[in-house]
Amino acid sequence: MTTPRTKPATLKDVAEAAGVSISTVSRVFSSPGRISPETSDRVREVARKLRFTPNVMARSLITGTSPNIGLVVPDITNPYMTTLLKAAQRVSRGHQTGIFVADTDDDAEIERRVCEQFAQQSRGVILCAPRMTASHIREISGLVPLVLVNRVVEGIPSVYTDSRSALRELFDELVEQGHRRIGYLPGPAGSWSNKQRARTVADRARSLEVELVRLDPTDGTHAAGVLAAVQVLELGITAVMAFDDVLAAGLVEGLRQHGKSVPDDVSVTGHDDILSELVHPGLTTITGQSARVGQLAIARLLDSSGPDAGSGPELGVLLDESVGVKATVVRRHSTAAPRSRSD
Amino acid sequence: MTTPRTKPATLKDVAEAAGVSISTVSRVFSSPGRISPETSDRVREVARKLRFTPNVMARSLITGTSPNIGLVVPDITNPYMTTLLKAAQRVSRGHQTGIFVADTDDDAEIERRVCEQFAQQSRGVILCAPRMTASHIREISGLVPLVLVNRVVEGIPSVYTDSRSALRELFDELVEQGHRRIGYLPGPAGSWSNKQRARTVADRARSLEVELVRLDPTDGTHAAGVLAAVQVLELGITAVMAFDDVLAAGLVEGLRQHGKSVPDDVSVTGHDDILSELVHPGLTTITGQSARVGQLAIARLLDSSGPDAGSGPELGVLLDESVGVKATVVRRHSTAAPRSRSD
DNA sequence: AGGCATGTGTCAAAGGTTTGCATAGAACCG
DNA sequence: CGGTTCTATGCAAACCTTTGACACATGCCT
Repeated sequence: MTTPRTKPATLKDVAEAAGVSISTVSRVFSSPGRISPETSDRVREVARKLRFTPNVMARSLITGTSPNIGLVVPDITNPYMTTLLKAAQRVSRGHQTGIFVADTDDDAEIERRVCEQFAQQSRGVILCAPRMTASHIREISGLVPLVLVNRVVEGIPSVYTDSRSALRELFDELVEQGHRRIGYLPGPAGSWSNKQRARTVADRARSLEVELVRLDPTDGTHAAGVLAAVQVLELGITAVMAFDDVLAAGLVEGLRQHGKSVPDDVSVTGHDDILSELVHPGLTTITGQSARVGQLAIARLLDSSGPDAGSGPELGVLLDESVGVKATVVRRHSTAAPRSRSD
Repeated sequence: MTTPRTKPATLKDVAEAAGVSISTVSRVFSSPGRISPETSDRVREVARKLRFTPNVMARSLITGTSPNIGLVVPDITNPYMTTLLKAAQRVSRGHQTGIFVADTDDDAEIERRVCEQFAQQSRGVILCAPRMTASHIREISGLVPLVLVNRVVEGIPSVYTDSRSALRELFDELVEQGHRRIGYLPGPAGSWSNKQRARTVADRARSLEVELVRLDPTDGTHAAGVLAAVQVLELGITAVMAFDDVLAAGLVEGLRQHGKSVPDDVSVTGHDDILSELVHPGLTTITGQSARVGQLAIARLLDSSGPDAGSGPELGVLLDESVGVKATVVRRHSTAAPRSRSD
């Protein structure tokens, strides 16, 4: 009925077949150089023939460390996360490192549970938990090495996309185009990123003495973006910077439903550069750098707990520092000068 | 510098603190009922206080089975896969089951390597490998219980979305609207799903005596969809059914670049219902049922290797059978009657 | 009172690996 | 040639848990 499964070969099997002791075989794989080349070759040959691969569980049990790492995200459905995952995947491949993925449905309790579960079976976890309290995060960091994504908390290493300068640049461009009443469409309330972006834009508006209106908070969904259209129109805003592309796309759709067009009637910008090809007109946005973030995050984890940990910072950063990846603006077709009043 | 990590408590610690033997503590957790309620309570209390959780590695080592399962997909970036993953996640949560995810970049060699890696550390893997040869798949199934997704190979359990009747229905609707020259825009060449869909549509066209033109093969990307537009226009096709939504969205964009509009100039349909909210006009498509597929796949894995395996089929299906979940068509705004010739 | 079923707990082996220590032989030096 | 050092390998403990076999106590039946 079900396919028969044969037991995999163990060190012992290989040792017997090769006429050496178990420890010798073990050393052939784990501390090469201690074994003479001839023995080593013979053992490898036998091992290959027997299709031997070291038992990960047993190894982890004794070394007290697992080859795997965990990735905890609020919503795996978000393209930002999948490209991050994909990038992480690529670097992990060379390291025999498996990646646990947990989607927490944006629930802080689940976040905690999952982290604890992963702590045991991973040598580290990449945690993207925009809502969890900092003290919870610290607590978890006592269980397992952590790298935070898109959030910084004192004393814990993190990687985030730093879009502050890009946001300012984009804001300035809108102003240059003639917009004097610009909206910020917020993302999820508890989100660290949202706070950052909102503050950056607000600061810029203040120093340029341009009016910034902060639209009602949203949950970051496409639907929320659609809904936001009415507020934008009511308030007579001519350009809005959305928390991210999903929201921006929703807003574009919402405006269309009210017979308004982008960018002729109102300009819209996004963030993360994730829906670039899909929405029309092409969204002017800011690169999310999620691939780079994923790559850095896993690299830090891998070599902070790797075989040569302690030999100094390899990424050119202190190990508990937070590193920001600079984002840039990508210009497409969703912004333009505001319609003149007389139109 | 880095956060200090304290060793987690073991059975032994709990046993000593509670004044019982190790085995007693073990049984409190693994075979309840063998231990008297009083002892059990006391032990649990102590365990809680010590923050004890059984060491997964040690447990797996001795039981010869892991709590985790693996998910292997060609491209985690595809929304079909992420919703599948999300659904699987939800059911796994109740089972303390971690999910390994591997993105294989559509590379058969990586698929194989990753499966072998997961085999050791998982109690089963959900394999979505549209390109791998059937014999490779069989081989892997000798290493670890498998559930195939969107592909069926004799003797191996699988779950797939069955859109044959929906495809026929959709095709019929196009014909009713007056289309007489309909195109099929193929997905990745090696893909099992692509073959199924192409054949279903071709069969229907034959029996309805309507002309079906099979467009050039694509790699399934958005860009390929954009490119396909020229062929569609050259051949004077009035409606095209695309392999999936990504391709369909690309095609819509491509047509727009040639000044043609959907559905006025040509009708376009997709598959998977994944980009519904994002493209304009809303895509008429077929539900992918990825969530349901994910849910079923993991459920089969979980209870085929679960504690009560062998107590009979729990899902109402034989354990090595393949189960299809019926897809339905969702009508939006990307199809219409063809322009009459005289326009 | 002796025998027995039942309920509760302990002992020790097993699972596959890593690794500190011991050993044995070889090579080297004086 | 005796002694020292070095290299290659083996032995056995340890990691933490599960589990079959067994021991002990209790209470019941005859």
